Amino acid sequence: MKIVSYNVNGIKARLPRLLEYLDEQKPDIVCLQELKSSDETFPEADVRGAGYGAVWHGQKGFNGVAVLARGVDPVERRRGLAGEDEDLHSRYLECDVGGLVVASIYLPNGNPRPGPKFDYKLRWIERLRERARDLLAEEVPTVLAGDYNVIPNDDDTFSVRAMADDALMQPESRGGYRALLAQGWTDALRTRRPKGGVWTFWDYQAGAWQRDAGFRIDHLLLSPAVADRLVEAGVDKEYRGREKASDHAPTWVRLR
DNA sequence: ATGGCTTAGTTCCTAAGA
Repeated sequence: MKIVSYNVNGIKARLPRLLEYLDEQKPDIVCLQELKSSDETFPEADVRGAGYGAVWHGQKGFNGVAVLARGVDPVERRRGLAGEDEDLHSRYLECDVGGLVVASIYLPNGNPRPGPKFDYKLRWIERLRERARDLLAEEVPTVLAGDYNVIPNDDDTFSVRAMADDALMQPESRGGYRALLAQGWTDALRTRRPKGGVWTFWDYQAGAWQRDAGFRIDHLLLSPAVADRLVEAGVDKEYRGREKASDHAPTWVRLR
């Protein structure tokens, strides 16, 4: 089965691209981020017409996450993370799909840094770690898929120098991500491509796509039982080059 | 160089993204 993480950067603007992707790749489960859509304006009929059940956690204007499953309705387990009652951002949605727990994650960007947005990012990673620890304790097969807004290693970016001051690769951001992995999660794409050099995002600006100036920030983290089922991981890069593309490419794992 | 694009909402500008 193929499980995908795809930051669509606006589901309304990206709907033709998304439906095309579902039709061409027929992924079994898709975690979407950056819907930029309220719950009421989520294109439910179009997604269902493509053969997918969906649960979504929208927000007007920005953020927003969803879980899609081919031929079945995901069952919601949780929306939002505990630990900060005043946090109303729609960034976490956890579902059960046929006995597999799948979470769609949109971790805060954290720029500019230093500042409150960066502090919020670091707190959010901690809150995610607490939830991830509970999921491992449950010993239910789990995939944490999303836009983590963390460049884990120096070889996960086209230029360390260009990104040096960015929130995406600060030691604190990386430390939070590594502490998450250290709980026992497997970064699927890193496992399959340990030398790095694989990008999931290319900026719209400054000809980043044409120069292949990208970096890797979309990750699928697998619990131990799921990691044992990993067949392959990759990026459907060609979709980044299409008309009206998102700045992220679909990133995926294939499981036995 | 706090720019360069793109999306969405409060639209013919501003905020946010990464």
